[in-house]
Amino acid sequence: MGRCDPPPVAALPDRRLRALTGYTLKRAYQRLQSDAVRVLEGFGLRISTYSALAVICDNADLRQTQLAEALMMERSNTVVVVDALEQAGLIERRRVPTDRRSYALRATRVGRRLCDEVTEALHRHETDMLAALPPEDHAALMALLRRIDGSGQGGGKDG
Amino acid sequence: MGRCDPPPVAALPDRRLRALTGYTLKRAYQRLQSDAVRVLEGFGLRISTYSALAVICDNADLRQTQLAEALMMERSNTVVVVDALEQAGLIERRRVPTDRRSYALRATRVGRRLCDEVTEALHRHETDMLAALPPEDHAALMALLRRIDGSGQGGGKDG
DNA sequence: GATAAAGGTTATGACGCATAGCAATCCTGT
DNA sequence: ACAGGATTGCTATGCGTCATAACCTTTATC
Repeated sequence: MGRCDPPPVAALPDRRLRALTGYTLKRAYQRLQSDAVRVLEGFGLRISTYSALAVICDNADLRQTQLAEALMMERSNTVVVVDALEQAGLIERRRVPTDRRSYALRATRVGRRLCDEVTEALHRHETDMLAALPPEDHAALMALLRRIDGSGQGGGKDG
Repeated sequence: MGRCDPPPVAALPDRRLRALTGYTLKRAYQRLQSDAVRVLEGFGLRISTYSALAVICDNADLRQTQLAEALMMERSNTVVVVDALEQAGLIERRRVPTDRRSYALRATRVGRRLCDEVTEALHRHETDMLAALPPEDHAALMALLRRIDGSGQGGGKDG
């Protein structure tokens, strides 16, 4: 029969952790994230590069510091991401005449097309992964998540 | 007056990304996660060590492989985590007579007490961070998240 | 002009995650 | 009983994310 000692475990070994929102959130996130990674691999992108590309596409001529703020990452780490996007020909660093310290990031035509394509692919995969959720539940989930994210960051210093 | 050229950015620079569930999920998760890290620091724990401790507390004498499965991590990475917990005196590796390859992980009394304490602290901080969500919305969020996580893992080979 | 501040860059370390390979132990099949 | 395969735990290693410190250039402020 089965082995020397089929070790005993509960059906839900992590039931205490599952009561924590952070843990539950993490598990759900990891599912979607690993799927997104696979999708992006096919386009030669990573999550960080895709996210940056999307922000740059939607905000022409923004600075790297602003990109960092939008994605909640450190300025120093945006350098590598922007480098990768630039070398891939998806964006370009334009010099801004009024401030020679900073760059104005702008997506190329290729970059914009790729971004649209990838975004669509991601949405397809998400609706595929979330097939268990009817659209109304999906919408409710998004609304709830946004309330978590937005509750403590109400910043807003627009130009 | 304000600088040479206050750079122009939209109020929501990442509106395209915010339409993606994965991105929204990530931002919400990162909020709770960074708070949890701060809480755990006060107890000398990290998220990985606390998670392992909680699973071990709730499942006496489980093997490291089972711990890895429960937390969806690689076996190789559990070694370091279990080492840390053992050195901190929170758990112990007991030899199992019927299988001398594996260890039976068991939390010490100190470990169990700490786990309870930390879990309570985490719950307090979570309800604090999620103050914007009424209890019913919080419950709804948990239910939705669990449906994402559980939709594709239905495994279940209990002893 | 001197000083402070901001933009971008580099280097570095901590951490999480995954792989490959190893030694000891066990199960299986003959 | 013995060989081959599988399992358990372990080590080393690499990649990716994230955060920090230090630096240079350029801009703003006094």
